[in-house]
Amino acid sequence: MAADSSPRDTKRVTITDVARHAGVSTAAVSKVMRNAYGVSPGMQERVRAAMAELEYRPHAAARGMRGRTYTIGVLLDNVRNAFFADVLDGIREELSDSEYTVLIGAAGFGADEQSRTIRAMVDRQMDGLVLIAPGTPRSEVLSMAATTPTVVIGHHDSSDVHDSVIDADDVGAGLVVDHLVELGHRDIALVSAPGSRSGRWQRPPEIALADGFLQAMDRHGLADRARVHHSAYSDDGGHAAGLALLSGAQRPTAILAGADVAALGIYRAAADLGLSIPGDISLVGYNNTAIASLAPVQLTSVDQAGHTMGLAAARMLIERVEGRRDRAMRTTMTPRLVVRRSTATPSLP
Amino acid sequence: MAADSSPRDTKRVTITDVARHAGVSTAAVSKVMRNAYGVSPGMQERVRAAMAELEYRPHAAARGMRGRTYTIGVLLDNVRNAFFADVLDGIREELSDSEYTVLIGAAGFGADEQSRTIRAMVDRQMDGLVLIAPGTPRSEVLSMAATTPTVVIGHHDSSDVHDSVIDADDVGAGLVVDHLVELGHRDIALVSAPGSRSGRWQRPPEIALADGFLQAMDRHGLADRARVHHSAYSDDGGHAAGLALLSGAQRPTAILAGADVAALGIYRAAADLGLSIPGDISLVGYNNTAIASLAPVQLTSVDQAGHTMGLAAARMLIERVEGRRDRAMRTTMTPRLVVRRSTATPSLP
DNA sequence: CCTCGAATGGAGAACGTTCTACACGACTCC
DNA sequence: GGAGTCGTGTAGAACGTTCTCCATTCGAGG
Repeated sequence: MAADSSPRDTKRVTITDVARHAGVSTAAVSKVMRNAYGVSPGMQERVRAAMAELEYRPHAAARGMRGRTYTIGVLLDNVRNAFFADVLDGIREELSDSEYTVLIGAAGFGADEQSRTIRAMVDRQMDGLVLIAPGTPRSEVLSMAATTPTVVIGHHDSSDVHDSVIDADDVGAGLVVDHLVELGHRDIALVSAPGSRSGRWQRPPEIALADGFLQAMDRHGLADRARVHHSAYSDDGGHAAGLALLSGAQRPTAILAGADVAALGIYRAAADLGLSIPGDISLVGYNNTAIASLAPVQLTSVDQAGHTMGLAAARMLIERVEGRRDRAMRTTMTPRLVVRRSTATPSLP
Repeated sequence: MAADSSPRDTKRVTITDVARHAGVSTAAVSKVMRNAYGVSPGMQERVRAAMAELEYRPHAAARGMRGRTYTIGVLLDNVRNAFFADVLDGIREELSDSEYTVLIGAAGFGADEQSRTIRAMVDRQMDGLVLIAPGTPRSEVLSMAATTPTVVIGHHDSSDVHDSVIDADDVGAGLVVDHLVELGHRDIALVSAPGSRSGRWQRPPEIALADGFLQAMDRHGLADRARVHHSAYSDDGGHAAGLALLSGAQRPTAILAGADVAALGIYRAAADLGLSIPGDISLVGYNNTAIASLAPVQLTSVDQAGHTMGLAAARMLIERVEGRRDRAMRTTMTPRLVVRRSTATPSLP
């Protein structure tokens, strides 16, 4: 009955069609597309006209078999962290008027799932990868990076096989501690991601942050009052951490959360316990995402310049993809403290 | 000097390697992979063993030239809308133990950019597409859907070429109006997206919402007191709308915002004008995103079950991709009102 | 004129899959 | 014992590009 049972059978315009229409060879068309050497202006024009007329679009899968696919893959664990959105915007901006398309793999927090996603990207012959704080074993990232140009964002471990973009998280932690101490706080807690040095990453961002926090506390002679609580960087994770810290015996007067999302969870926990912010507790986030500046929240936070990190990552990646650089490099961003209304002088006991 | 100048030259394991290693033909290996008909158990085993031993991973680009790529593309305008994250989670969950990989294209709000991203996905031979409230012209979506199985989320326009998943936005608006009227409100305003019926979509979600709102007001005999204000679904958009509505002459006592993000902007505007919520103004959001339940906010909102929408969309899409269904269908979700602390009896004048 | 080199265009072999068509043997059925 | 059928495996042609050679033309230099 249905003549067109499968929707797939509408034919695509191929390079052969363009070639025939322009009266040239497919090789010539290919050259024009890649603006390779050895094409006369006349041929350029004819071929371009034919492409336009037929609405030709190159078949990316076929390209993938030989050359580039003009696809950049970005791996992130979840889409809810607004910091990643900033990074993503930076990447997109840098690539917006290039031929590259950005595709995102949101792999979840599991290392296996992330590995699977990275492999999926490599198998799809993506030209380059941006991995945002990957949870996969380091060895796996290194072996993938040996094959596909890769930029790792977040992890402080450097390598000669992939490029890196990192934030000076230790400095960031220092800024926060200085600010809080200046306000008069002594009992300061850090809520950071579990941060097992798993998969043989030596310095994931949460470890760098924790180290910086402890050093700064030490610098102020408060090493023995520093506390670190581990929890996932999510709303629920922050909530649980908040409940644990704020209902415990030695209640801190200020908390630094390693991510704004987690800070909001702590905010919620404080409310649950009838504690006001910043009246009873000072709260600081990390990443300075859009939520931090939101009206009812007004969270003091550390700005990591996610947008700029994205720009840098994309630029570095394309250099590698196009073979303009063959040595690994790293870019380090300097964090900045943005003081809002969630921090204040501690209430007297 | 550097012997391995290009990182690309490490050879991949191909189907041919597997075939040779197992002492069979490539065709046989291919059959085993796709568990096609006509393979003896013995062959199965030998081939699988060889694949495992060589750590074979199929080359997706090559697959794309003939059969499936086992890739599902999801288009969304921006990654910051938490509702999309819910949908995405649903899609991922449904596909988590299938062979399909989900790749996301975050295209921004521009129609052109979205079109480009959709085309990029089709060109990469993705097996199926999920488009979340696309801003591209309807005709373009239809022509792409003729070629690649597609599920459109959000737009109420139905079509016999793509499947749809929608929320009964009119019902949702009704729930809100009923709730507010019951509390004693009469002057209720809706803030919804510009909702030009652009690109020939007849019923994008914002239009459905506005229609439902007006009908519900009419049902309560309040048609002449209903007001609709248009603004972008963003924090700033909501802020502007809030200022306009709340500082104007006929101030409404309650506002329904078409998205939680916009509701937060209105929250901010109210604060700027010294109005308290819910003391002076009742405020309702839409989508019931995580921010709505946030401690300092406690926004009454309409839950759209994004997660379930994602599940449904993925399931429908795979049915189509695998050819188990050849007729378009649509799934409609029922919204649910979640009452929190941003709505109350109106203050007496 | 002849030779050489540069500039331009084309032939055709990859690339790694899928899938149609067919070969072959072993059964079953009259 | 011949004809059909079934089950299992393979050969080999696509698929749409890229890219390495090679052929041709044209001009300049001798």
